[in-house]
Amino acid sequence: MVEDERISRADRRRRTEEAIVTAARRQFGELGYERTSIRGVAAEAGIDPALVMQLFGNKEALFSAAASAGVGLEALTGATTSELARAAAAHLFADFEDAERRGGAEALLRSCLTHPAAGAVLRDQVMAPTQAAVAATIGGDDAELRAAVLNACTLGVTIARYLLEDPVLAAADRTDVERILGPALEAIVSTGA
Amino acid sequence: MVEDERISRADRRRRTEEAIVTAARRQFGELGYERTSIRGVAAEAGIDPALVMQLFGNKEALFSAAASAGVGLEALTGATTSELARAAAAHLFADFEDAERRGGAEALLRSCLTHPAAGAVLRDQVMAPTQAAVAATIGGDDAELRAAVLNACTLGVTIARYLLEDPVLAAADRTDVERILGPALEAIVSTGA
DNA sequence: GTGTTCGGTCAACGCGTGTAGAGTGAACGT
DNA sequence: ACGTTCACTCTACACGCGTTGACCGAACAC
Repeated sequence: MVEDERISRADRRRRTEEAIVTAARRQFGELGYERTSIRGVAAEAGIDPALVMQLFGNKEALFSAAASAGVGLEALTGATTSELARAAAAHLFADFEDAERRGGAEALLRSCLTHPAAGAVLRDQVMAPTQAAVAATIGGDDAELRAAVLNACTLGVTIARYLLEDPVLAAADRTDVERILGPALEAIVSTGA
Repeated sequence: MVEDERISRADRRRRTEEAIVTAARRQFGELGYERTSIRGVAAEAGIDPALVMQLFGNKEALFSAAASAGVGLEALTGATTSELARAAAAHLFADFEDAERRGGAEALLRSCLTHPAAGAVLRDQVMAPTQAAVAATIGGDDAELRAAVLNACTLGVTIARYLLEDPVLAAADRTDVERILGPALEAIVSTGA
């Protein structure tokens, strides 16, 4: 806007798309799907609302673009049972501690209870694969259920700390939380088989 | 509607109020605050939208009335440290297993991430007191943080099971979930002091 | 019986939303 | 140099929302 020294069309587009997605991530993450409006995102990105439509098609697609990045679970499949608990704990946290990825993860999690599509993505594309990997590592009869509980606990702490902003949990140091959560998750994976 | 055999005015009012709150609980619980409309609630209750306004004032008040019941934490303060873990686990579950109270609890939890008031109520009026009670029972330096993590885990499992409807967790028997979650919560409260 | 209260309906308001289509001016290929 | 492409804006539509005030008829008090 204030800088305009001969920018190529491709660059211009890339920049605006990025500005839109960034603004969208911030608002979806802070307000959730319903309270976030295309007009609001456009205003924060400094462009016209209609341009958002033109570039992303509709609000749903914009949300997908905003929530897509930031929920990877790499480096969990190879762990041994004993490492796995702490790895799983650190996994979701990582998305929120990294400023780069936090936006997307927050957007997805914020809306997962009220927006059906977000809930489906979280359930089927984030939690299910993680649970499958964990269940495969730990054995026993209840492997799947144990993995699900482990996942749910991590989810709960993440939600309470970063979204609900429970005063105690939000103020605590990350390592302290992991120190307390770690043994609990170990208890989940190790009691059975 | 089909029954009309001389109903007193007081009875009539009580019945409609109840019908409205019931419908509101169902819709707030299923759809969340934003997607639930006064028109929709009125339709399900079989009355005019304006009547909801007349009886409850505004949407916010209706939500409060719908979400108020169902989140009690009685019988947690007296427990010893060893009992406490399982008691805390059973506590939030109870609200969801009892068909009577489930509506209110679900309404509150469904909207806690997207509706600021709901989040504040859950944080300050449900989680904080529980944490204080738990922290008082278990000792040690990190008592508060431990209590917070314990609460967050319970919250996570409840959300995953009843709201996100994680297939594994939702299908599992309640006692199985408690059997796995119990030791984990015990690990949280017992590792420290 | 009569006047009043009150549960309930009806029609309408102002607003914010997602979205569509025509238009504009600068970067582009030739 | 010129016609085209394309990022971008402006205006506007249709809709659903929360909310309001006037109105109606039956239960009430006397």
